Amino acid sequence: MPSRQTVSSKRSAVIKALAHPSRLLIAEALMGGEMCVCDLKDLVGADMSTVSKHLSIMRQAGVLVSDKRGLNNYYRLACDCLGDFLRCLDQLAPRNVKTKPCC
Amino acid sequence: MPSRQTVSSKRSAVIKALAHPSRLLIAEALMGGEMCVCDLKDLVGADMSTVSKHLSIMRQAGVLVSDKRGLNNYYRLACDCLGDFLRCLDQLAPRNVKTKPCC
DNA sequence: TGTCTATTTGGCTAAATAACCAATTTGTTG
DNA sequence: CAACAAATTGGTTATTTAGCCAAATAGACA
Repeated sequence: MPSRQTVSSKRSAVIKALAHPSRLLIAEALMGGEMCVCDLKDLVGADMSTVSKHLSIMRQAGVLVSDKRGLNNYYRLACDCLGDFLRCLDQLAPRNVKTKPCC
Repeated sequence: MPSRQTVSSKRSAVIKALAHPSRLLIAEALMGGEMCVCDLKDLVGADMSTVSKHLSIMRQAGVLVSDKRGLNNYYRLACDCLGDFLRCLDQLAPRNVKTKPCC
């Protein structure tokens, strides 16, 4: 069984993979179904190589899976629990005052 | 109402606040109840100033709330949906092979 | 008030991350 | 096989982030 340390760093990698705005945008887009890299490039608006590296990070963390069909590489979410996750996030409003929890 | 852009960057900030191993460790520890900075310093094993900066990031992102009682500053989770969140993460096993979703 | 304790803030350096361009890989199709 | 398309990888530079030390705050209490 995995040690606490292993589990913790695994979790960190997954969160890190979602922490970049472009990567989060990609994850949100993929909630609607799989997309190929060139479509994601248009969505993000960055160089394809940049997008490819983002996708690589997300795939290595286990957030995405991909398969190649024809000329294109299609990516999709590895798990559909992401939706709940994002809804959870939205309950946390950013605040710099002390005290007063959100929920 | 907030724009898509605003919501997206807000989410990013929250995720970023949890993406660092020490900060995730802190969040996990606080699931068991509030703790003061000095206890968290022992937990993380870093300089108190470092821990304080981590806490500041998490508080600004809305993940934590704090209040001072006596000499100590106590921190706790702003929301208890974090538990579900972490359980969700654990479903995502890191893999570098292509295809084969986890769930 | 002066001192002690807990915490935060400022400043600096080292390390990690992101972005682009160029070059390479992999598979397609004429 | 040659030319092409989609995507990845390598290399470089700029930006961001993390960590420590030292200094500053804020409150408790003798």
